[in-house]
Amino acid sequence: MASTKETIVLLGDELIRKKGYNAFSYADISKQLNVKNAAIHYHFPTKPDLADAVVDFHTDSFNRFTEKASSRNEADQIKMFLNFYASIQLSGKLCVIGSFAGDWNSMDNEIQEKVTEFTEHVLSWITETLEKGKEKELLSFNAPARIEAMKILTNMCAGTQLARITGSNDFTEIKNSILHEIIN
Amino acid sequence: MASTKETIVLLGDELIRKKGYNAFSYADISKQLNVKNAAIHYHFPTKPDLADAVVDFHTDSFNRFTEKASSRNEADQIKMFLNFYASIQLSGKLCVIGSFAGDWNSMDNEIQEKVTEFTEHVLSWITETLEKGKEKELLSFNAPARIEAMKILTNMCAGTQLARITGSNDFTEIKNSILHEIIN
DNA sequence: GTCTATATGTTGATAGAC
DNA sequence: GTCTATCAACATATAGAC
Repeated sequence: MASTKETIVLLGDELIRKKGYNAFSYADISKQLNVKNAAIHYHFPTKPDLADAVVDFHTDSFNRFTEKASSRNEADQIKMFLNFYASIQLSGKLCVIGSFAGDWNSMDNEIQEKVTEFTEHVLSWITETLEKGKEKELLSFNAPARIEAMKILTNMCAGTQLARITGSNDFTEIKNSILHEIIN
Repeated sequence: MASTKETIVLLGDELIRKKGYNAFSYADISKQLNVKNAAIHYHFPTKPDLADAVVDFHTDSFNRFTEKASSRNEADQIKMFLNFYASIQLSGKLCVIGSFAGDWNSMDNEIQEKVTEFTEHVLSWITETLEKGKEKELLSFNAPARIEAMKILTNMCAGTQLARITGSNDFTEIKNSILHEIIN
């Protein structure tokens, strides 16, 4: 059973990634909880406080994901990562990274640093997974692993954005093409 | 000499791609022109009207770009396209497509359709340029041209976003890696 | 500890002055 | 034709009630 505070983080996350940080207000959350908007300020005094908690939530989620994926081989792990983005796309959200990047100049330094740390964390995981997969000859790619990781991440990140514009099918094609090119 | 109306479009475009559609206000523009915010409403009655004009501006710009690039071979044209994104990145902006995608659910149907049209237009140009370049054996890639085009576009689009978070150098590495992989 | 009533500023937009 | 004075709605946030 999620606490009110946890529910607010989940709703805030959904709003940030569906509407954008600047487009949502505390009223959007308070209406869903049948309280006044000021009640949200009790749990998260300022909007940046909530954004902060949302980034923490994603850090925890990603750690749970990598933990869960760690029992599989590297090709499967990359596949799981891309499928995770497919579920983001289907739910009409963007990934945190792309969402915060768009509103980057509205974010204070503390959140920027937290998002940077999260992004480097994700990039490191992809990079290491690609490297191990290449060693085991499960994966193939020409660029240095970190650059390949950035290309995959930007494909996924902007893939969910492009899908809003040109349709869900385009995301699927990008995803399948990546898998086809790197999995032996 | 740009008219006031043209200047407003340029300032609006810069604000949309630097701060985001929902983060900027008419006051941001009016301050720079030393008028009251309501003066902007004379030229563009509503914010969507301005967004509309910004998309038109980009359609015209892109058409000028392809016209100018058409005298070069296909490898050079792709290089010019990626360099165009490099200049966006250096100026601290995002591309229109990624910027509007983030605020997609705040846009009305008319603008969404215009952005969709613009995006398909850009994708078509990349696709055709890739196809011609492959025929002439100037370019190499395995995926169908439109999918390769989407991968390049998403690399560039989210590359400018990633660069805000992890630094300008990462964009350059993505760009160089793409060119290295597709240019013979 | 959790919420509501309330304040203060900013937003997009209208009506009307020059 | 171009702009300013002004407004109603909404934003974030504080002080204080229960």
